[in-house]
Amino acid sequence: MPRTEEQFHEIRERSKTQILNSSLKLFAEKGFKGTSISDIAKDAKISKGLIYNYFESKTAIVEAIYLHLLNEMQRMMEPIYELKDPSEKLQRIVMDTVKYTSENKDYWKLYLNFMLQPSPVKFEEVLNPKFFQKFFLEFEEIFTDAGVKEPKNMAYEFAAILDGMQMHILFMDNLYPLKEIQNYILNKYSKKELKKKK
Amino acid sequence: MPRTEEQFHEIRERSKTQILNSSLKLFAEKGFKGTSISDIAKDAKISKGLIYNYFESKTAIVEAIYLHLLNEMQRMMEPIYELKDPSEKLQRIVMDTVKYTSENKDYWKLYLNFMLQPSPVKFEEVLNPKFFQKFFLEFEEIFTDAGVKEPKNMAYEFAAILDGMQMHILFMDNLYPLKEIQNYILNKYSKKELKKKK
Amino acid sequence: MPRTEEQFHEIRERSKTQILNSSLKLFAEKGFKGTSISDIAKDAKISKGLIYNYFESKTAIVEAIYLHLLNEMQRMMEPIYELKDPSEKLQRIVMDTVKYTSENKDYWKLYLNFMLQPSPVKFEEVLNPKFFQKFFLEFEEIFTDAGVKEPKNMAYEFAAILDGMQMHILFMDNLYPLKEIQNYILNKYSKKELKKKK
Amino acid sequence: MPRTEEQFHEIRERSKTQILNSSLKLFAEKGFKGTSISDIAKDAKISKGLIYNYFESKTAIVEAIYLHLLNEMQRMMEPIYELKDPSEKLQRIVMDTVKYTSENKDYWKLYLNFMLQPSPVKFEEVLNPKFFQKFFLEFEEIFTDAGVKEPKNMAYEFAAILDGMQMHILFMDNLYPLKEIQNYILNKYSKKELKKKK
DNA sequence: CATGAATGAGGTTTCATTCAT
DNA sequence: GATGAATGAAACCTCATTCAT
Repeated sequence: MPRTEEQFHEIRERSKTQILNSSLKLFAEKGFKGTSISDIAKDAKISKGLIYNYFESKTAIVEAIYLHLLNEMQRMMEPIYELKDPSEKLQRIVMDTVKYTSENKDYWKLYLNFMLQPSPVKFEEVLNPKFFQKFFLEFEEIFTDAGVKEPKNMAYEFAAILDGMQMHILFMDNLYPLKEIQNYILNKYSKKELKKKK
Repeated sequence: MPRTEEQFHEIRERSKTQILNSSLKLFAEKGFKGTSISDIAKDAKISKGLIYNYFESKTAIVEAIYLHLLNEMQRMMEPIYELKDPSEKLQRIVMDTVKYTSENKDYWKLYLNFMLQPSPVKFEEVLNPKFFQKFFLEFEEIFTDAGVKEPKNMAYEFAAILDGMQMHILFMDNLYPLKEIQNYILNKYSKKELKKKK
Repeated sequence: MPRTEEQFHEIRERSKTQILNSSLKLFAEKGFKGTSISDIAKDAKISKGLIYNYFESKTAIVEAIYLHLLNEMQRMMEPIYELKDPSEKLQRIVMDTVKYTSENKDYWKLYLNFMLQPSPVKFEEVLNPKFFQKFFLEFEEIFTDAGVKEPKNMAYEFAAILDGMQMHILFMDNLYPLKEIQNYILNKYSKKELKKKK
Repeated sequence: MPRTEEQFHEIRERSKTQILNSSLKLFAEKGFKGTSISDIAKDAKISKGLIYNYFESKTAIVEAIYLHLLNEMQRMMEPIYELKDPSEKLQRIVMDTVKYTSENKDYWKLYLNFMLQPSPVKFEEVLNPKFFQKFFLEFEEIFTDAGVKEPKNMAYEFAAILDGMQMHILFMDNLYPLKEIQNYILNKYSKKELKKKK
């Protein structure tokens, strides 16, 4: 008697997740090219062949991870758009970034990898200079809303701080004084401090 | 007519430099694993075999580049130590970083690569969390010298801004408003502004 | 309600036939090696696993088809032996060959495949030079019966025409002027024409 | 001191030929899919890797062989166009076909393979029904020139005899009474015999 | 010093076959 | 009887490295 549709679905999901988890970890650690299908299979405790039951190719795996990552970024940003107060928005972005980065280091390492090398082609549509600019423009709007004197410059500074912190969190691991720095930055973008920049 | 010692030496240096230049460019573009010896030979317009006359292995090439990079960083930092005024020091670091990054994008992309992946092993002695911490401590000293209230936090913020800017310069290429942002940051660490933080 | 023996038998036969049909089609189209068990399962709208319920291996499938093919050839030839008149025999062979070929192109393509490559070993006992020779000898006998001057040569010519036509029917598909050529050839082996060769 | 351009060229040609020879033999014997790169390397007494120094892929090898084959066919047909007398033309075609087939069995086996399966795609432009029709039309013209009664039918018969003989030569190897049959067929298309068909 | 042909280990991918359900 | 997930051997292909010249 064959398994039910449902049982098969569950098995498939479990294996797929297992493959994605191992891949994410290894890609983040050793890069896309530095990770072999064998490595993934070993880590996921399955056979090499099975991977191709779930993904068309090694590239397809990294694409799946990448899409997931973009979705997550989207989901992270959404609640922020609903906030009204500029200061709150900025602080929330800082908090989310710190939280997200420290909780998903592998994802972000992979993200950096994606930006550094156009290996699995396809991504350029998103990970390109224009994509960044859009972010900067959104930040600039927030600072404009806040009525500060140099919204554009502050936006770029803000973005630099965010990305710089991310890097430090990724590379320094537990040595990074996360809470302390976060609080310092949060204060920097508090209503009180923003007012001084008007 | 046999060539003189000197001529040999010159040829050697020229070829070696050519190999290093091509390697740097390609590693930065496609990563270490993504670049083949063939690629390098083609770009350097020499034969594959010749590369092994100058370098023991592909790894040896990347190590040479890496050491060169570290030296450059050292050389960049040296004149800074001779400066006395904290503000001048910080401003000089900012200027040098911007200058250096925008003029040597390939180096810095490769540097990021090194940090992201421990491919050609050996580097861990330098590119590790402790290495970063040392930088942060040096920055902290400068801010302490400047007599600001929260030297540690400001040091981390400073480092974040530097690294964040670097990333943006690397990834946004000509779209990045280099001068504008640099000036803004320079002003942020001017004597006048620093005084406000005391 | 348990199925009756008969029902089981029927199911078995139906599935088996389905597998054989799909296999024949695909083997003819893409060759034995070029057809995967997956392909067959998909075409037969059953699961890969089920195929192994009916056949021990991929090779066993092709063997089954092959045996079926030989039987058909046999069955096709039998009524011919009962004919007495040489001309009638030859004409009947021509007609049957044309009919059979155009109605079972897949079988004949596969047959050619078998001859071209000894992939699934076993067949050599039949599809070998000697096997052909036997055919030629039988043809020669017919021509001898007909009393023609060069029975052996005519037998070889006859065989060549048959096999050549087969190839053309297979490869030219509907572009081949089947009826026209058949009539021409039939006339060539009519009593009247054969008499001229005496 | 490196080898001269010329030396390299010679080495390359030798290896390439070696690979093509082995490939042709094996493809003819076991089919394209049935022959592995390992098989070819072993037969050519070189390493697997080297094959890719000369051909981009397994498919590229078969394409090279195929193009060579088409060229040869072309070259074989050319001198025939210069003959004026229809009988001479037909006889020459018969002789060339027999000669060419028996001397290059592997090529023709492969050719049949190509027609049977569209494996390495690309070829359809040539090996298709229309391609055959063109041949038939050319034959028809010759028979029309000869002034026979049914030029089209005779053209198709002629083509069938040619292809049928080819098959028999290929499959019966030395058992085939080559000379005998050839002479019989040659006589069939002699001026004297053709005259009878007017 | 310089060349590129040649090797072979290892990477990606395919697929016949097995097996738990 | 039936399913498709899972395996692993073997296929195609890449590439760092060696070597004869």
